[in-house]
Amino acid sequence: MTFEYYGTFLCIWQVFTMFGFSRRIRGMKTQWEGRICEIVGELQAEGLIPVFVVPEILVEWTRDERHGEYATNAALVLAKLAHTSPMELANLISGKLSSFEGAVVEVAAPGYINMTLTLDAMTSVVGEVISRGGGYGDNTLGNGTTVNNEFISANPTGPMHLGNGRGGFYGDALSNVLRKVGFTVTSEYYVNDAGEQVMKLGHSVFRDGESVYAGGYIEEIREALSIGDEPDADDARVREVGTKAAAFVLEEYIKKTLDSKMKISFDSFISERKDIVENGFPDRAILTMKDKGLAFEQDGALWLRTTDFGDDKDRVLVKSDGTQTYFATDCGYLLSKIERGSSRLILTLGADHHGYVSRIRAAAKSLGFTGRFDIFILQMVRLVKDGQEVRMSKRAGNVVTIDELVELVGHDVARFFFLMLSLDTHMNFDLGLAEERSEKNPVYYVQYAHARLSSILRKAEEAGLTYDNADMSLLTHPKERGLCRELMSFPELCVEVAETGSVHKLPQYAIRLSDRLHSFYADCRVIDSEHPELSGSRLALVSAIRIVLAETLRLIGVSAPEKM
RNA sequence: GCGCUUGUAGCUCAGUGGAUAGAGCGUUUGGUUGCGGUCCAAAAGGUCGCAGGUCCGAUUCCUGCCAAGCGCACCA
Repeated sequence: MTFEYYGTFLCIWQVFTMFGFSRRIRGMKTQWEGRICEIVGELQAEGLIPVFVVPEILVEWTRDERHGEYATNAALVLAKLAHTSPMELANLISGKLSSFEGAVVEVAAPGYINMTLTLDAMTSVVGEVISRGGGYGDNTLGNGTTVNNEFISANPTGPMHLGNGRGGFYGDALSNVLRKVGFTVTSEYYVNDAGEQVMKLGHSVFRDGESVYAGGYIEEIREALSIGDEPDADDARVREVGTKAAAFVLEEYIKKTLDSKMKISFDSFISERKDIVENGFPDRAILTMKDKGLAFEQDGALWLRTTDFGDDKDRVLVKSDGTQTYFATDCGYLLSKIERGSSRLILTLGADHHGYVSRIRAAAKSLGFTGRFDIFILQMVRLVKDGQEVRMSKRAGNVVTIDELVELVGHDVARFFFLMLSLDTHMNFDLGLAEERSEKNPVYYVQYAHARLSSILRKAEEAGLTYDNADMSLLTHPKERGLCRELMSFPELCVEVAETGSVHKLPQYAIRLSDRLHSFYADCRVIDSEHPELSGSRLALVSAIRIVLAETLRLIGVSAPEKM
């Protein structure tokens, strides 16, 4: 067995990544990873280092621009295996890497290999962005896979509150990003218009002894449906009125808030009562589970063996009195999603529902779903006023609604504010600071950047300046380089968000890009008739930044104003 | 008691198995007679909850503990 054979053999993992999934996404980084892997093989073949199995080598964006664009810690990882010091190994590798096109390679203590792109490699992104426009960053990663993205699904028992806002904006933005990278997405809202909460709503409308919901909207429902107190109403009557009230809440509160306040458009509203229960989905789900031997009877009830799939305990589908549990209905709803051809499921839930995660996963598997199923949990929004927590309760009628929030701070601020934080953050929303915050919110910073970019382009057009044949080699200023760097990372960012659900990285990106733009603007004059060529190059850069910033804001769902 | 999430600057929050841990707000100090000052530059401010472990290297991974939020029904 020759050294050469070994070197080739050991780099087989690289062959997969070169031609597979990650090549499209990682692009240039993957090419370097492949080259470095080859070099290690060559060094082994030449007898300069011993033969060993090469672990995965990663090339990453540097955190600090002074270290160039890309860096690898390969030498640090491999030094021990190579029986040499990281610095020596780094020098060996970089000696062979230095001839690689498009970058200057340097070694830095304690053993990093840094790669600095040439000016051409760096600025070529400007032309790419301009030619692709808003399509820059589009991807075929999803390959048309159908995704069912369910979010909000607030009960139709009252107006939506702040927590619904967080999940709503999140789900909406996630759908946008998934579509951008090639998925076919259905944004779906599940309407819980059957079961116990409808009865509770009915009682509340009658204001009888079992009333649980309060607040002005109950009065509005009574007025709209012409209903007064009916203390002696029977269950059928309560259900009838509750059902009507739920339909009213859905149309008059929830859908109107979605359209006019939240600017979210759903592709489908699925009614628990009409679409799921009346179509017999729960019954069929139960039959399927029985057929598979996953359901069993005990103590007169029918159970699903969810513990087979990692749940803490088994769950009841049919109670000993013969009625189905809410979990059975959920199984029916899952079956409907599966039968509608969803290859991938996404569900966003509030932290108060995190206990359902394992049983829902178990149910999906029990029904034969084998695709990817992401369940995102968003932590509670804590409302603070004057330094003190405000307890919200739909039942007590003291919730802060989305309508109120949007009326107070505006849609863009509300949306950006929710989306810029990770879902895992236990969010403090200070109502007392809401108005003041609206003046200091980063969304204005970002929108101002977009308005400034638009203004520059307008002025340039008035001055008769163009950038049609701009010479990008004139973009030599460090601030220009930094902007190109951000533009280059945008496609990877879209993929990362779609893959991991980390939507909050988009607002952060928008802030970072705006930051660099403002800084560039302070140092570099764009419109300068004394230097028309440099002007043209910078106008091209400005145009590219505007395209990417506008696209980022579109994904987030925030407007990109031309003027403010 | 068990489970999930969180603990990073005065406050609200990013971030990471590596090179000096970041941003906004607040505080302090400069800049701009402007291609939009809703801007830019700089300073101050940190035991990355505590303690062990793995590693060449841990704020990041593992374990335990402390604290906070949320869950733990033949309810929905």
